[in-house]
Amino acid sequence: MDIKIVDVAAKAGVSPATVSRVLNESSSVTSKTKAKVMKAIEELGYHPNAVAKNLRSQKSMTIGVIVPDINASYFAEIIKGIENVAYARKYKVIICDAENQKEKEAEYLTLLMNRTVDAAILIAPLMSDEEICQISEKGYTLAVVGRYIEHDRIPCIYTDNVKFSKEVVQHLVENGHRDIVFLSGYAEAIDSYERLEGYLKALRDYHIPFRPELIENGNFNEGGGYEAMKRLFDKNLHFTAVFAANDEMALGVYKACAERGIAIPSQLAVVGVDNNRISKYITPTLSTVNQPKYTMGALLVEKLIDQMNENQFHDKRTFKVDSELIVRGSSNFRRE
Amino acid sequence: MDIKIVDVAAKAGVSPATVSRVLNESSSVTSKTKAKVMKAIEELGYHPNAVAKNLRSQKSMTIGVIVPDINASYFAEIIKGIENVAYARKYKVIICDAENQKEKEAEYLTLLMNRTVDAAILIAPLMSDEEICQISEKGYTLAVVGRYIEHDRIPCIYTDNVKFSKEVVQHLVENGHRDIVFLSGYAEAIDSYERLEGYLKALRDYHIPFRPELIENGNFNEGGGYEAMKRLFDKNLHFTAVFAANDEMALGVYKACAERGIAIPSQLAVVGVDNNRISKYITPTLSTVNQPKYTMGALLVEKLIDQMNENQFHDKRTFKVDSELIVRGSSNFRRE
DNA sequence: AAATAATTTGAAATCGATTTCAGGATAAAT
DNA sequence: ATTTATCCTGAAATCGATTTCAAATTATTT
Repeated sequence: MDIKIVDVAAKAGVSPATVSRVLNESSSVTSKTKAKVMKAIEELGYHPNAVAKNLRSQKSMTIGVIVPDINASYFAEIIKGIENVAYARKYKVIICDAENQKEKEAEYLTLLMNRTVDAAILIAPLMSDEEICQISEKGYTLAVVGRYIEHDRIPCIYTDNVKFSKEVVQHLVENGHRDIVFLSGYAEAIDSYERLEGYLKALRDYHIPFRPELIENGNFNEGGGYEAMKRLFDKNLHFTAVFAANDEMALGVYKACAERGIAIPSQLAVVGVDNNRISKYITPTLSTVNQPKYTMGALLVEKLIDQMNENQFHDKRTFKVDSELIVRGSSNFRRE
Repeated sequence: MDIKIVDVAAKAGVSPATVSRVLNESSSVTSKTKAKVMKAIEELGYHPNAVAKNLRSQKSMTIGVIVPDINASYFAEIIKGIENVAYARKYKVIICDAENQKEKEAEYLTLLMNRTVDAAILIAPLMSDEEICQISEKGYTLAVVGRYIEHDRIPCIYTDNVKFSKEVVQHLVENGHRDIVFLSGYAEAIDSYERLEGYLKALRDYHIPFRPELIENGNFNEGGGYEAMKRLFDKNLHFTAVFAANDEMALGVYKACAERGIAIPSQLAVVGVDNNRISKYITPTLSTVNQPKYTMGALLVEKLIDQMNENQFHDKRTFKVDSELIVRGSSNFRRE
């Protein structure tokens, strides 16, 4: 462990520079000296110090990823996409869990950007667009998944929230629903806003009057969805369908319905977003929107690495991908 | 971004050493010079280069965690435990996903150990005990969760597989089952072995003859559980309960039963292990064994950091924690 | 065989911080 | 006022690799 490159050099009877050369194949060395060096490395059990190497070469061949919550399967798939492409391109990936805390997100980003990694990918970041742009301006390499960013050096990939939201409402309306609850995530999230926008646009298309009392906030989590539904039930409002801005909240809807003896989908149709693993296993199976998570991660990191290698900024920097509605048991019911 | 400590020093009219001192509060500086330095840092937007810092100070205040699969919720909880305790102790945590590939696990471990982190935690490692010990012998600081390791410098935490396996079988026998299928994980895994051991011991306690044909392998995943059950059904064996060595395989059992029209729990009782999130949502709810995942992560990292700080090895290095059986719908049925 | 070109190699500089050691300034004690 | 102790500060060494530049070696050409 305390063996350094000079030790190897001494043992092999060469200079540290030569050892470095065989280590990195950076320039040619005689097969004879190479053999000597290899032998010394082997015998001493030498492992190069990555920190020293990174300091001198000013790169780490590592990409950092910051996720809001490592527990959410939604992010896991994106990470898989990132990891696989990065790995194929000789980059390693390290992941940091911000645990839904803005402060932690910032701290981990600082940790990563202080030259520990060559670039950082922010997944569904908690921080604002301005903060992200500021960091990029300082010269750090960033990329964002799950949000559109207006900055010509930050590649980003995101889904068309408005589009799929409209499709969800369309699907519900075509199954006879007109009074559709919208369970939004937390208000600051751009996703919440856009999904709501799609909901409103679809209503307008069908000339269905908008009832603001049918909008409730569920903070993107199960408990939030449950509480929101309880509030709605208590108000005795009339509605026949719920569009939850993610599957987690939809689970809360299921729970609230179970408590009140309301049958899904005959009495209440439910649609979520994310295609969580659970959505396929719960009874009834949950209709949801599937986003191409793996592809999003893969595509973005591909772009990012290209940009780093070419050291120039391409025309095509932002990617909007489509999601698809998956109709399952919770909404597959025609209301007369 | 290109601002270095010398630039700050120049601007503040002090030496780099002084800048370093105010940065790290390593020794006292006059409030006047401190103010000058702070001002210069602020105005230049200086961020210290972590790589240089780590190289000189020979530490990173960072702990690396390698997981076999970032998608498995089982590991996410452990990571949460690690992260929270580490964070409270001023350590950052970075996570690497080995994607169930031994080769990737080794590569990431190399990446981490080449001084990028102060210590690495291996969660349910794929590599052998010998390999782990060898790495420790080289002077790297390691810890392991999910496996007992015979090495006096490697803290580890693991559950008593034999004990809870016995409890599961006991529960089934007391509900009238005598022909209990055991679905094991992959054969090399020590967990598989120990869970089987508990199963066998319990049978012996109840004087139930062991039927080797009731042991099937399911590779710890859903597809494996499904295939294994199909094989068992096709053989036309008599059994009334299945003990799956994890919940994933139990999901496969559910699927196979649904296809054959076999009712759970009346025709077949099922028990899993892990207390996956899905186990609570599936119908019928799945009986399972809950392991104190969060605590395992938290306890281990606490121990690890203590050990690093004290720079000595404590007497109590290994922790065996207990798991609890959670009886739910899939086995809560008394057979006459 | 001598001159030239191409290839290997090593010495020393470098990456950007921390830390040691000694000197200078200030405060306390005589 | 002088001596002694304490506190601040800076110059230079250091962490462990890579990289540049020049020297030394080998290969090629005349």
